Amino acid sequence: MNKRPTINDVAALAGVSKRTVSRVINGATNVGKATRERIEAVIQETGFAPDKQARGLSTSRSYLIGLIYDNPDALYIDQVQRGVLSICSQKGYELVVHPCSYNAEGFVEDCINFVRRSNIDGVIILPPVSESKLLADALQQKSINYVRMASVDLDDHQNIVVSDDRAALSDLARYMVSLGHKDIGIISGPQQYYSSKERLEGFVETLNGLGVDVPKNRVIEGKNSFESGIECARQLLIQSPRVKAIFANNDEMAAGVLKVAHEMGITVPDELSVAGFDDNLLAARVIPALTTVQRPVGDMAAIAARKIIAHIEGSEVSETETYLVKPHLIIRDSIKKV
Amino acid sequence: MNKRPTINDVAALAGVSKRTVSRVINGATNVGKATRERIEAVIQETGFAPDKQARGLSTSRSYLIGLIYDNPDALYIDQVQRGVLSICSQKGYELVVHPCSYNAEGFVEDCINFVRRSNIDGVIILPPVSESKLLADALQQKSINYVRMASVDLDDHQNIVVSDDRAALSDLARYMVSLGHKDIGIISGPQQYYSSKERLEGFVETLNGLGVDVPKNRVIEGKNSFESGIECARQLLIQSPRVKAIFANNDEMAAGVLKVAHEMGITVPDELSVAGFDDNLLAARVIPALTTVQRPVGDMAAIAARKIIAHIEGSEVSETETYLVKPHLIIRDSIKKV
DNA sequence: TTGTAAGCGTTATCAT
DNA sequence: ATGATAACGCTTACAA
Repeated sequence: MNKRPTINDVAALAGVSKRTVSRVINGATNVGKATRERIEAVIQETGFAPDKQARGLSTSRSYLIGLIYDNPDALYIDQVQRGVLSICSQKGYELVVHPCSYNAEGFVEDCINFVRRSNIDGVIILPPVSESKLLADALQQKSINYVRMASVDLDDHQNIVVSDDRAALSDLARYMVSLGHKDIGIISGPQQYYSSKERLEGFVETLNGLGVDVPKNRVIEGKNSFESGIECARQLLIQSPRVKAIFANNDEMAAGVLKVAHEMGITVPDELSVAGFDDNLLAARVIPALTTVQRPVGDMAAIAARKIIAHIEGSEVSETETYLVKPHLIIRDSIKKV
Repeated sequence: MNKRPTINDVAALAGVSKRTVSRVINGATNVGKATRERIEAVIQETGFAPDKQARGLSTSRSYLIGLIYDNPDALYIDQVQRGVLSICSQKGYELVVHPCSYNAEGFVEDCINFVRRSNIDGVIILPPVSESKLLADALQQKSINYVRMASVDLDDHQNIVVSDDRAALSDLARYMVSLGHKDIGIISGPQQYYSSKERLEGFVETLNGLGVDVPKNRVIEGKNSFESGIECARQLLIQSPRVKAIFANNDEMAAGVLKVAHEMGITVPDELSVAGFDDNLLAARVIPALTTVQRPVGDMAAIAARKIIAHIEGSEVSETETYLVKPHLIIRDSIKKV
């Protein structure tokens, strides 16, 4: 099998200098028509394609986009990857994944190294890592392109795509109240995350606005895992009088609530309504199917990809390109009128 | 001071030639102890790391490993990615993901292009794409390194890691029979996939060997989706006399069975036992928790990574390095003695 | 419009 | 044990 042709081969075959070939493959205008056609013919014949590494060494670009995350939610990750790829592969970029440990010792350095080592052209950062000011600052300081996906507006709109979890939870609150719910418990997410706070506040504030009070003992901080959901649900369902509805910060924990309710012989949704967040794989499959909130993850990822590519290529992102998307309610069977 | 140090900087700082630095970073033995230590110190201080593109240009390597798949199971993908990364990042490789459409027109070309475009050093292929002889042949013909993950031994052991689904299902069959089950229905996977066939055959043959017959009408071919599971479960549970147990080719479909059973007022596991395959996110969270089969996906992925790196670096894979792993039964609450 | 030549950051071939 | 120096395949000042 012959070697792959290089720019030199093409130049020789076409009887021109490689500089001219370079002009052609980069679409420069100042090349004679005849010359250009001859070169293009040779390129066709030989099947020449510029070597990305050599090119990158010269231009210090790699055509690689990095994805940084520390998130156990495989379904979320997968959706993001596909969303990003839908854009970047069509623009000639590849996606390099980089799970990391948010809380580990040298996590910022690790991410920086990742970018440096492979000359990654830009990175997309997922929550909760995306909430790290430390990382964002480091990136900025080294002038590395980045776009964050988050639930709070904590960066220049050029560098972020945010989902308005607060608004979505406001919707959920209104929905539940409209069905007559007044006695509502909450299993929140870890409060060190902005996203968890946003959801909690969005929910509670709207509830309050509608005249529904949420006593302190009815809000329990969970850890977003199934097991944590079970634990918190127990704490909540032991209390008497018993709550008539529970909102859990994600579907995993909501599934935990279903589990506990089942154990305790509490029928959902007849005796207890349950709401989740994510529209996870679980949501539709669990019994009863969960009413939950769906973020347009794939769309957000695609927007993030467009932004990062714009940064890389120095093209203007249309200033109005959406940076804010709103999740919406998915109504299934786990909430009932009371 | 924003610039990344190069081998030249290190050489200058250490007062040696770059050739010597190169020797150190590549672990050559013929470097004086004092020199080596001095250089290592400088590398530490400066945080130098060799540029992959430059290195690649020199060695015609990219230090990129590709992951090719067409599999909707996000959890599986995520486990694989992490398993592969656990090995390859520690060896200095990055992971580039490439979901594709197995059944689309130019799928083989698409994969080849993916490899060529970025000089990917080698690819790991996941089921069901890994079953494609077409792709494997093309890769071989272009002498592109690859390793397949599969459920059947359909390639040179150097190029494959297989999970012995057949054996695992044999175990499941024995387990069910030991609990007195004789009246068993099956929702199989698409029979064009080897993996589905293996599972079905492994299950049925062992059942037969134990004197349990599985009439033809009690085997229904599903599509591995939740919805398909629902559909097939209906077909199966309508039949009278009714089966006392169902094995579904994956947890998604098993969850569908639970759904239908619930609708029809059939209690699981009291009136109907259910088994799945995958040990999906769902398995433990569904009610009742599913008895299922767990493949050591992460381990398989790590083995695949080791193999592909060995191919790339031309180092011998210890011929005996495992190529066969055995999934094992996870016993939960969905199968009951009868 | 076209070409010359100097990089980009490595590794590899020889010497010394 | 160490170091010049030439690749690797491309882009890009700077000429012509």
